[in-house]
Amino acid sequence: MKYPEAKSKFIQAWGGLGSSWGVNRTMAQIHALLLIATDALSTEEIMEELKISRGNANMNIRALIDWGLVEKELRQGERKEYFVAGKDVWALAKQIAKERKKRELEPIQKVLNQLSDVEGDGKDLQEFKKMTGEISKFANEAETILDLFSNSKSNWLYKIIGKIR
Amino acid sequence: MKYPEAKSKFIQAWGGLGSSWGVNRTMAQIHALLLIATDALSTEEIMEELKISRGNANMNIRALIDWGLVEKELRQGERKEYFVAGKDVWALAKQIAKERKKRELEPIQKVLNQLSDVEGDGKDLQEFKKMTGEISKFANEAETILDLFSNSKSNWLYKIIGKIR
DNA sequence: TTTTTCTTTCAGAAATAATTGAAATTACAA
DNA sequence: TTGTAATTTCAATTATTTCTGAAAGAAAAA
Repeated sequence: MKYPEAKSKFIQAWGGLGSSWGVNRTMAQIHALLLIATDALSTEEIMEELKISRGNANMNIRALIDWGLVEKELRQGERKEYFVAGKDVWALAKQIAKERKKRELEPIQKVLNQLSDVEGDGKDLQEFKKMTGEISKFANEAETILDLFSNSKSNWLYKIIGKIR
Repeated sequence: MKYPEAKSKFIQAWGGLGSSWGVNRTMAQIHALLLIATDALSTEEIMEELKISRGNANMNIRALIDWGLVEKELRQGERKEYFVAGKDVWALAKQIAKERKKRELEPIQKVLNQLSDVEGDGKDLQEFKKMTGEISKFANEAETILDLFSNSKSNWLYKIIGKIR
């Protein structure tokens, strides 16, 4: 396989992964492009490579910055902004874990906490309390693990594998 | 808060979580409903509770069965099918991890493997190989962890927490 | 058989989400 | 300041996903 084909496949695959993760396709594709770029890219270059509009490029670059996956790079004497993605895969995974925790785990925990003071009794309510209680417990455990992961060094995985199995 | 309100909140929240996980809202809502149900529910009952059409209910119940999250329950002398969700939260998490691994991690690993035999040289290609190689390595590590998790007992989490920190 | 009851399918409709492109805004340089 | 090169915003459009409802299919009962 030649480079341009490989590049395109990688970008497409990363985009696909994005959509099954609730991240929009273009956002993931821009990220993919920046991951394999040797230098920072401008909005223009991103638009050109992915054949997308300025508005779309801008929105999704901002979203990537919001997620902490991409950074602006300003150049001496240049007005234009350039963008780079962090190249450390481990750090990337941690960052994603951190953001998803904030965006997904925390909201459900909040709801579960509200639900804990439901009043009354009856079979249905018993089951409801039991189930939401268990989910809540699980969510707290998951939170602990995610925090551990987010604050870990990149050899965490090896340590665990070694110790657990 | 009274039970009907709490129930509704729980179903809505679970539905919302679903969509940020790439699972459609209705599918997650049906799952939520079954999680807190004291008995198996029929398609009719699910339609009624969630105010959805027969087609929608049927499709999403099938999808839940496909994911291994819900099972059919047949009753002696009854033609109708009833549905139940597994109530073990830990088992649920493991099942989801297993399915997502199959649906998401494995496809990207496949692509990464194809990409590994890209030919040629040059700076761009060097960077490309380096990056895809690292992602590939990470994906393999993630796979190991997920397998460990999927085959684990429910006290896995505690063990890890105890050992690592 | 035929009828009845339930399940499945699927084309079209509706709802959501993403994208465009042009105008508005910003901010630097002259 | 003013002009210019860039970024940001957003209403309108386009694409995608989900949902509906009716029809077809299946399987037990009459």
